[in-house]
Amino acid sequence: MTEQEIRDQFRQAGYTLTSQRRAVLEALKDSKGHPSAEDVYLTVKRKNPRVALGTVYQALSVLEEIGVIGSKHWSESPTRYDLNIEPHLDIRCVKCGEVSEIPGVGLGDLESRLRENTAYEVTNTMMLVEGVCPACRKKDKERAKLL
Amino acid sequence: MTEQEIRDQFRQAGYTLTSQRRAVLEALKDSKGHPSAEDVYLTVKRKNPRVALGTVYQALSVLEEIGVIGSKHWSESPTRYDLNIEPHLDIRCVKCGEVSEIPGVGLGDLESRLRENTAYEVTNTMMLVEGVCPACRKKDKERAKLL
DNA sequence: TTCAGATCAGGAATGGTTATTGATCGACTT
DNA sequence: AAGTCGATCAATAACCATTCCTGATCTGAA
Repeated sequence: MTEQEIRDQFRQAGYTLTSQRRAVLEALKDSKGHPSAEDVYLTVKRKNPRVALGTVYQALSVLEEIGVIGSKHWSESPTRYDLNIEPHLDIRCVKCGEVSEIPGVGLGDLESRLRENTAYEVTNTMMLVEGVCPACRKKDKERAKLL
Repeated sequence: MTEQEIRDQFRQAGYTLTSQRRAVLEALKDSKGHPSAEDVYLTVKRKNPRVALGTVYQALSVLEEIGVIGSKHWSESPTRYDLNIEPHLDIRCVKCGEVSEIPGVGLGDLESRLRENTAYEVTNTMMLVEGVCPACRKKDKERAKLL
């Protein structure tokens, strides 16, 4: 999404693109992962130590509301934010909490099929996957050897 | 799942099927929906007022651990529990919070495809869908008329 | 029955998130 | 440039689902 598109999104929704909101967006771009609000807060704070955690939460919720960012919430861990707003698969390691995308696998026609099979007006779909990341699998194997 | 199967699940995992855990299971059966821990607590309490909310949480987590029940966690609402442990689609109304299943739509080969495309060892997959339920859509329409 | 370990009730504590409040900012007018 | 009004902000308190902790109680094996 270009700078101009983002600016338009803000204007359309009646919000302004303030320096704090821009800083939160920049932090998301820099981390390139799936940071939590806390992670974003720490990144933003490096450049502007006066920012409060609450401000980051507020900025994130505005950014999500106007459709510039997306979020996913696995239980037992804070909500993760993401610049990728397309439906896609994210997997979270149940050992270390790391979140990463699973490339090359789409939801196919799943969304259209479910729209056909429910009387609800579907507004959002999320696929949450949990597993053990390669690094943690390796650790587990090494620990198993010692026993 | 039969009484005997459930009993076996407990024994295999080294847990005992106590009266409280049985009561929690019964409450889940009775509600037939997707109750929260609080809902289960209130149901259980009707028959046994001495049960504490913490006990219900503990029982639910044991039941989930041994694979007798499943759970799903939408952000902005408490975790919902479910006797249906097969992978399936649940939709939550963003207005009233009601959760219901979407029958007739399966995940297809999605799970096998994602296993092929990640180095993680996949342990759990969840599909979370949000929307507006028919009742709330109707309410919205009626309110729109008045304006 | 007795004992050891599992489980329980009750309540305090935790942690992510939201609400509140007074201060500050920023665009627009004069 | 100064004034004005609403939006936004920082800081902190509050919230709420969930977990943790403690001493009491129950359960099942011997």
